[in-house]
Amino acid sequence: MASADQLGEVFARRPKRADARRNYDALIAAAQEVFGECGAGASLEEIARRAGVGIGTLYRNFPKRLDLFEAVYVEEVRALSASAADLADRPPWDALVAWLHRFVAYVGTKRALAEELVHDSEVFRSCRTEIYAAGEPLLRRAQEAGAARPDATFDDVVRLVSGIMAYQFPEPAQRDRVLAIALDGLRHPAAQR
Amino acid sequence: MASADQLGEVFARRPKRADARRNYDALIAAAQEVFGECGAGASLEEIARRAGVGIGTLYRNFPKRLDLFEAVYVEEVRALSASAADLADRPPWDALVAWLHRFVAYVGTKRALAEELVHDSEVFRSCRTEIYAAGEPLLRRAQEAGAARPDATFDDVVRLVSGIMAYQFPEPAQRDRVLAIALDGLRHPAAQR
DNA sequence: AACGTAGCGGAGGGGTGCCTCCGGTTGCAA
DNA sequence: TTGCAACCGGAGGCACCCCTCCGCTACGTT
Repeated sequence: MASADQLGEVFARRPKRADARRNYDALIAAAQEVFGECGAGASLEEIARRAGVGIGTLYRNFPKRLDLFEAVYVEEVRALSASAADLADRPPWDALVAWLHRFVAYVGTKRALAEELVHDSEVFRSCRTEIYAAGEPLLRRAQEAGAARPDATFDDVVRLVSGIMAYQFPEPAQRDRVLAIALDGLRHPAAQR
Repeated sequence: MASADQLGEVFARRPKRADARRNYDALIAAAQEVFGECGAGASLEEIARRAGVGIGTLYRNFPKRLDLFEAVYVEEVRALSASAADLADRPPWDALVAWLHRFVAYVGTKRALAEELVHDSEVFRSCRTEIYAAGEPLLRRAQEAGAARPDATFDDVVRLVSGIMAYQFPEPAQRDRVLAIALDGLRHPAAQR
């Protein structure tokens, strides 16, 4: 399958020698931090600095800016997509909502990153596929159980939820209230409380 | 009232001499364009270039980057807030939805701008007040008519709608579908179709 | 322990953007 | 028409960033 290959490819790009591997990991971590703070336009030198690594090391591991984006992104997606499996035993609607909450945490800081990648990265498309493969069954299950409205596509839901979460909320209570309003709209009309 | 003063102040800052005024207007127009395309990090020199004006002229009119943001922003807000008055004769729910659609058009390209401004601008706070003054009565009217759920604040609604619209939708049909889901969640449970 | 090599760091050239400053230009009032 | 004040443009200094290159370091193997 092409999409799994893409993700594995990025994963396999990691260096083998112990010191190199340490630097690689530090760079990914620093990049997650800095991209989260400054958006996709963040300075690569700042990332190297924050990782305690020379700029040359950054460029050896990630020759193009896009390579770094991809590596960070793949890391997030792996975790998110894995988390869908844990939810199989929950009731359909609860499982969907729980997963969407995790999705929210993932998408929160990565919006800028995604917007950068969406334009011209094969890997990004693979990540999208991966996420959809994880989340779509949850929606379908909820629809089949009559808990979610049948006319919503998974893409609709992703946009609904990720859009709302793009802004930072001063207090989590409001964030949950707004998300609840949106999810009420997603419930099946007949199942509405 | 402090908020009205703030907006008027920015408005009054416009130059009087004919040529200066022309340049000022060209700069605002160019800035709207360029910010829309490149986000808030856009190059000021690009804006001056696009306006057909020297960089010095830009800095004379807008000594700090923030000043330019504010001027552009105030321009948008004036139009949006004025548009709420036209809707007074529509049914409560329809009026709210119609205004939110206009709000969406306004917020679409200006998200980056708003995020920049939100941190440290008195004028931005005034604009917020202005928008809320225009939109909040529409929500309250809908709530009093039993069409909108009573536990939603206007701030909730703004975040709900503006978040969703922050992403560009490849086709308007999907945008409307997603917005419809969200607005369904906003309706009063008893009034739900 | 000794060695070959993968990996390291950061100096430096090129580019771009920010902002200041000042000699030249032009609208407008008299 | 004339004069002057307001206004103009862009050169240039400074800062930051991107990316390459190469002499040095230290990991892992034998």
